[in-house]
Amino acid sequence: MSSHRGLEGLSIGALAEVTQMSKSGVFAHFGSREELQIAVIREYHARFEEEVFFPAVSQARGLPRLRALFERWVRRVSVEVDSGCIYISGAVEFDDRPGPVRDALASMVRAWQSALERAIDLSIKAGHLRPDTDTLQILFEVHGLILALHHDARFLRLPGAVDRARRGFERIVQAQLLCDPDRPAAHAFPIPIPTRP
Amino acid sequence: MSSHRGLEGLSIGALAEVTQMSKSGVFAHFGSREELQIAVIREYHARFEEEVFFPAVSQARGLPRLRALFERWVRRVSVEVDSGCIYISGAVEFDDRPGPVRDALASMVRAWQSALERAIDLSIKAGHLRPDTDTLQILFEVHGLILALHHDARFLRLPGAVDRARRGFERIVQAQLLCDPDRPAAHAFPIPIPTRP
DNA sequence: TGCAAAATAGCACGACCGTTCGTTTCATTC
DNA sequence: GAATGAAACGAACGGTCGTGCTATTTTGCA
Repeated sequence: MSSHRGLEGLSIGALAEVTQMSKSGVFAHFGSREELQIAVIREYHARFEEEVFFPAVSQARGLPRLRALFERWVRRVSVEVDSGCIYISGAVEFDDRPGPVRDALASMVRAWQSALERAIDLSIKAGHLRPDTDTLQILFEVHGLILALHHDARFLRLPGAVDRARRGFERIVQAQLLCDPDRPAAHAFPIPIPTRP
Repeated sequence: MSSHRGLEGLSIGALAEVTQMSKSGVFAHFGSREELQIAVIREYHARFEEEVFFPAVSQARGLPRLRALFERWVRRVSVEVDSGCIYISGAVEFDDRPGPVRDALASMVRAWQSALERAIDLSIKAGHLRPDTDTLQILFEVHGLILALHHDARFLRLPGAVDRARRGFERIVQAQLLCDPDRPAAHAFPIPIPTRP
């Protein structure tokens, strides 16, 4: 709602106008502009967890969960074509501006990346992906797909960017595929962690 | 130089201070802030062409040229770890702000993407990449690698992001490889365009 | 050398910003 | 019913911003 022009574009005056409050009233709620920005980041993080992370972890460990995480992530970013993702816009705005806002943003981005890292690792441990898979490399490339989606859909307004992101993801997964849990086959390696607990 | 805080952070007053001029002096040079921003974008575009595009087109058509384009692009973005790429920061800043600045930015980004598109197409025509290669899909994924590099190196300050981008590129190319001009082999398909004219 | 034109300086204006401070409102509690 | 404390308000401050004006300086050319 208030990330329409990035975190820096968020002004106390504008927020007061939207909420039908006085500027000082809004200010008293947060104590400073920085605190307001951090509060917005926290709120965004909570919603992101609720819409992307939590629903996806109900999926079976391994590839199904990883696919669910990516699919919900894609949907969130493509829905945000008209609202903005502050993980992405914030990263660009604060990449050369140290301080508490940047720290808060970075720690939440890192938390999300760790969650993805775990999901990829579990896909390897579950025998869905090849054991020699470079987890962080996959994470890097998948993240790139999301960033390209954000760029093409939001800035260039290109249609079909969502499908391009999905196809990119499948190509990455396909290259590391050992066995596809969606199309069950004989396992070439033992599976130390049961896929359906 | 002046993209230290994005295009929006570029102020006439600050620019006047840097150039040891009066505010109205620099203002008269451009006529408006928007014109200043557009001028900066044009200057950046010219440098980008000079550092990335022109040196790369001296390479042989096909994969060598494509590799050179990507490698120089990577170097530019990783060098910009301390200066900022306004193609990327501008895209985020202006993705929901229509106007002449956004138009100028978008047209130059599109020009660069078209150049890459041609390079990929030539790699297909030269018989280096498989004929059924989806050019725009490759473009999308390669662009994602650059964006992820920019994010990880600049915002998260992760070491090794450059290598991750390079490895991602090689993985994309490898998957579409028909013959590698760097390691000459028998051609499975005729090559309509000579690689060394 | 002189003169027109371009470049730059100086200054003021209005808008918006975050922030501070004193006051008012109002529900809760004794 | 009075006291208390939090919440919201309204006005003001100092600051920066872009943008007009009008002088003044510098420059290039006849």
